[in-house]
Amino acid sequence: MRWSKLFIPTLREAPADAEAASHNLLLRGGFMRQLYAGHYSMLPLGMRVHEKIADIVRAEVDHIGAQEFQLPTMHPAALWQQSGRLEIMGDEMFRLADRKGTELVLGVTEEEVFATLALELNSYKQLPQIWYQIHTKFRDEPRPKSGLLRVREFAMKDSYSFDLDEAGLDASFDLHHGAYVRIFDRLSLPAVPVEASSGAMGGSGSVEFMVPSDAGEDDVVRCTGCGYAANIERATSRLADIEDDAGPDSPERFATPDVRTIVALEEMQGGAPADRQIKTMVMVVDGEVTLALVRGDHQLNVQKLLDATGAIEARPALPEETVESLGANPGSLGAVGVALRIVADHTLAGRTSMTTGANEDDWHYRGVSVERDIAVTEWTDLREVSAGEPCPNCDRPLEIVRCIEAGHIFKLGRKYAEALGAAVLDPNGKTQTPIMGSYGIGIGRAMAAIVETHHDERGIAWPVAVAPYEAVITIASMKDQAGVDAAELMYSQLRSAGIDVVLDDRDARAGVKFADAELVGIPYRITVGKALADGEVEVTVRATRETERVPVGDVVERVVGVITAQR
RNA sequence: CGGGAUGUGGCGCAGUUUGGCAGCGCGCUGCGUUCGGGACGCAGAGGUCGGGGGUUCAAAUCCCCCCAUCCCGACCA
Repeated sequence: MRWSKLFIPTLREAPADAEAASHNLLLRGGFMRQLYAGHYSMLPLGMRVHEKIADIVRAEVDHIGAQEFQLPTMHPAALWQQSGRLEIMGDEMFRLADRKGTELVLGVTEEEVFATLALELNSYKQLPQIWYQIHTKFRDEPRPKSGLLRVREFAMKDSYSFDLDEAGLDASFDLHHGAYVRIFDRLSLPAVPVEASSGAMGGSGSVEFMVPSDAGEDDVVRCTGCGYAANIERATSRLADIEDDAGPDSPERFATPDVRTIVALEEMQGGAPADRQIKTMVMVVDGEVTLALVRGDHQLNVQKLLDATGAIEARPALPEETVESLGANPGSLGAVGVALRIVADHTLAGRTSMTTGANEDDWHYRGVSVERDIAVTEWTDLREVSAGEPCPNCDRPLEIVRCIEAGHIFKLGRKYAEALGAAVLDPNGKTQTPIMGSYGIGIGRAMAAIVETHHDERGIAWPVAVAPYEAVITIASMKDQAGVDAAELMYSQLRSAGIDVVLDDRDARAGVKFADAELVGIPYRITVGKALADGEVEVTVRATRETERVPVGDVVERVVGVITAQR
């Protein structure tokens, strides 16, 4: 293509709203434009990158035997009713009605629709199946942000596996794990597979592929020594045991005037260090007032509470709900003698001589033996790991890294197949519900993640595999007829060799063309200009900005060589 | 949903405090000069000042209501 004919509306100044590097540069480089919050138009340049990413994803899932479909994005609400997810997804789903009044939803994912198609599977001999599509998904995000990183309408590759049993699911899952590693490698994304929560989707064996980046929204706990890595919603650490004295035979009530915080209780005469306190969080879990207990120096992770209880929603109780259920205000709360549902963190198990609120303002208990004095309903992992704590595997310090979630694979189980009535006969002639896995990669998010990890102050530096054009031939001056002729010849030779090449034939100053090529991020630039007097052109590598003079006669072969090696 | 900020030409902004011709830079069009790192001169085009209501002789500016966008938090397969 000739740059003079392309629609590449680059901006010299960044739109004021773009904070994340990928947001800023994709706008400035003329890859996309916002239509409104969370909805972006892909311009020709953006479309090319998007398609290249999708093609890589497609090739790798095809390689593991997946079959491509294209499903509707608009679904009857009744289908989501049937799986029970209409309520679970709640406000996250866009809903509409047709002229007849039939309720419709815009697809958030496609488990239901694929499971419906799976009704036509009837024998174990047809399994396993891996089905996928690359298509638009809709989510009514409360807060779209950071350009393509968090949007309300986006293309995603979602695949689903159907197997007869767990062993089959493990195999399908492992196939995807391998495919994802290859995909992110080809995309030049340094994605780390981490243990994750499977969230509202249900299921187990959840692995997220995380790309370290400040623009991300997830925290990953990673060991500096061994390979341990987990989402903070899931991560654990090994903590030193604490020696308790036995304490009194029963809790001792004592006055704590104006003490409302862990710190205040630590500092108070007769108080207790934070790790000898029980922090009592009053939460409303799916409508039920529930106490979540963690050690005084620990933080509650709400997702862990959700995972432990299997609940859909958990929120801190309102002040009036707290007073109503416990009779005191935050700062004096405790679980001693309380009959509510009580979920406690493992670190409290067996602890004695602890201090906690007495459910009366300005009073606390000391000498609390957790298992003797508190009717814990469930013991589980609730606390959030902090940086520097010892790795659960090797004891070396953990670090917390901000990441973009680029992919997520997990074992779904039989929930959807069962809800929709999918079944096959096994070798014994018995009816079995197939077991599903679910695997997603957001295409636009991957595109943004690549920019986040491949840019500098001048613009984007695309990896060859996803670059909108692999090479640009920059004609320094359109008045230089010899230069124009040489560039035209190279252009047609590179095109014949199958290179995605763009000829910058605009009647603009060289500086403008250089700046645009660097902003847009084309990996190789061939400059035809003053070196032509010596029978040479310059080849500049965008990522390193290294320039080399190459004889005109050699440049095509040279460039074809380096580019094909990197595809 | 809570907190903060912002809405003025395609983009970036000033003007709002103290009401009085709607401006600047970039970009865009034409002509000329220039031509390897976002040139220069001259001449132009382009704006319901987010929307509605109110106050006033007069509103981008003051008052009321609404909307939108961005940031932080909550939330988020």
